[in-house]
Amino acid sequence: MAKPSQDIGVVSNRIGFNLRRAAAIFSADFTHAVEGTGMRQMLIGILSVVTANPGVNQGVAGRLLGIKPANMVAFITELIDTGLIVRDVDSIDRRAFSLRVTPRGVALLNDCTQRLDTLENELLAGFTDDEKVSFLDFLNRVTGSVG
Amino acid sequence: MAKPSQDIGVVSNRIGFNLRRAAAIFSADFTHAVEGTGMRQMLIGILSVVTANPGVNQGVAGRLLGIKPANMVAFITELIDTGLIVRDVDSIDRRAFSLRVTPRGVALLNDCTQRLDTLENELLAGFTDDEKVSFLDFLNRVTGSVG
DNA sequence: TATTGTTATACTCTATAACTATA
DNA sequence: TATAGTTATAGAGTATAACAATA
Repeated sequence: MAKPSQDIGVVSNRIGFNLRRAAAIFSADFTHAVEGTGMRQMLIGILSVVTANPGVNQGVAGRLLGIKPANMVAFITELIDTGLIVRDVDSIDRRAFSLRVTPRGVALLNDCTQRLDTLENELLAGFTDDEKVSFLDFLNRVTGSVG
Repeated sequence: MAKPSQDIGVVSNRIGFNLRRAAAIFSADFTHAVEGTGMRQMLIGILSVVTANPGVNQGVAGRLLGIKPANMVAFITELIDTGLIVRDVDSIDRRAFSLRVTPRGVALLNDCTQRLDTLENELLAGFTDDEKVSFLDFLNRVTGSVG
């Protein structure tokens, strides 16, 4: 029996399309990896940026992650409601919010980071360390010009 | 004045997270690039795979693109309703559908392909040809094991 | 019994416009 | 008047379970 066609046509050599596919695969595996933690991809991103920048402004945090202000609201509300971050009114600009991670937030981020380490090692098992560095560099050259 | 922190923390060197970011950037630019055509990313993917494999089975087409059967239905319906593909009952397995692209579908795919060429050239302006080949190879090594 | 495709539905993330309260 | 955050809402893609028709 002939090998079934694996050709997906013109999109097969397009970086944009394959980027989406690869991200979708990571995304599905991410969901399973953090099952039971209540975390989602953008929540982890926010925990990460707030941990790295204590007291960071809400809008700045969103900008660093490519999240629009309108979409930050529900994420931040959820992180506060679950006790993972705290939000304070900025002392010199009362329109702005200053975000800080709680000890529980730090612990959860660490837990998820370990799980995601495992996931990346599995999904990138065929990559050498140098290739992983190049891959990350390529991705950052796409995102770096924006964030 | 000090350079504002650009550090997004532990996720900054994770390929999964940066994959999502890069895909999101491509996705937003994609939307603008094909504005007015009625196309969306997965519709283009389906047009592409059906063009490359005339008469392909609906489920196979979905599998090649990572689209679940349940999610194929609306996509296929839309492509038929807009006259871009046709669907025939498979002559030897009457449960299955055989898909074929119409001339209008071919023309639209070509139009979009050109627009997306331009987009990729812009987004990957800083990449050498060799780097683009490597980038695509990396992505295919993530997706290849699945699709 | 297993498979192809379908329906229904919920979830995650993204986008836009109109709004408030401060600056 | 501009900015920080908000509300409301729509769109795109993905996930699961239960189902009908056919194999």
